[in-house]
Amino acid sequence: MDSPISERPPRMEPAEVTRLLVQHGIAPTQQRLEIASVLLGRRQHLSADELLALVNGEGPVVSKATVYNTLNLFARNGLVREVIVDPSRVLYDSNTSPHHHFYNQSTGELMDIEDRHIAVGSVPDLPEGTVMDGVEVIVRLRNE
Amino acid sequence: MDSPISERPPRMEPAEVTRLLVQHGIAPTQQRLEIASVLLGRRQHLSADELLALVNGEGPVVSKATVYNTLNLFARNGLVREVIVDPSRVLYDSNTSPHHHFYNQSTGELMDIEDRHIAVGSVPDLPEGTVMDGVEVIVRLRNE
DNA sequence: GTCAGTGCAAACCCTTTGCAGAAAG
DNA sequence: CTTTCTGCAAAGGGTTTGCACTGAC
Repeated sequence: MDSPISERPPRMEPAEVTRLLVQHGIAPTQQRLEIASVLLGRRQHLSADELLALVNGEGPVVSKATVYNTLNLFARNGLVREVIVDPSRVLYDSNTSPHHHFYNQSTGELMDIEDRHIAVGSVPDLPEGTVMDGVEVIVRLRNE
Repeated sequence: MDSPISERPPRMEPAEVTRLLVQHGIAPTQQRLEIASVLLGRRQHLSADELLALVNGEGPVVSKATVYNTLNLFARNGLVREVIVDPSRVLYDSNTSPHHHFYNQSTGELMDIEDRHIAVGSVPDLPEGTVMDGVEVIVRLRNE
């Protein structure tokens, strides 16, 4: 790991966060604005616990349960993307546009791969009665 | 789910299991043979708990801790493949040849996609000091 | 006798849940 | 007021760990 999560994190400005929440059908409460403004403050991948620490960096603002509940809500409504590469924790990706990931298994580091850099050709016919929810490519790495 | 995991599962024959274990640098103990013969008995995706139930279907043969330890060992040595698509449980894939997956989020069902059915174009340059460990494509589905 | 492998139960850790209190309109 | 949201602590559940026992050379 290398992100200085103890510093004051960059935040998205309140007006824009509010607009995004409403746009995704989420009532903009105090805690949700805090959580979203930190997570969406830049391109990043954070676990619930890391986000909790960032939001509460300067004193308690949000409880752990609220962070978990809120992240589930955000993911369900498409405001953030869940990335499941490590069974020990779910990461939340502030970038919802189509893209893929490098996952360094030695360090736990997750890096974006832009969609245009990795072509996924034809996907076979889907099983009857199902609809596609997304295609993820994970390139697993380890340190040499 | 739809697999009748309560029935007697198909097994790989002992001689072949032993050969595979040794070939992957794993000492062929009684419990490892049991676990491997069931998991490798056919193309399937099983969680540790499901496998435990299958192996012990006709009386206790292997303990839970041994199943977990053994599956980790098998995965580490490339005898089986870990599939991480659901944060609530790791699945073990008896098919180690290159292929991808449909994951039905409504049912938890995991289906193989043969490698030749899904083309992944060029992967960008890897970060310095890392080597590739595999490329997985996960097509997430849900029921209509 | 030595050392790897196994079993058991407890510990772990992330995540979810139940419920009472707080907040918003 | 009414309803939704939040906080706290406890519960949950898959996985790992500590340690003593077993078993194979």
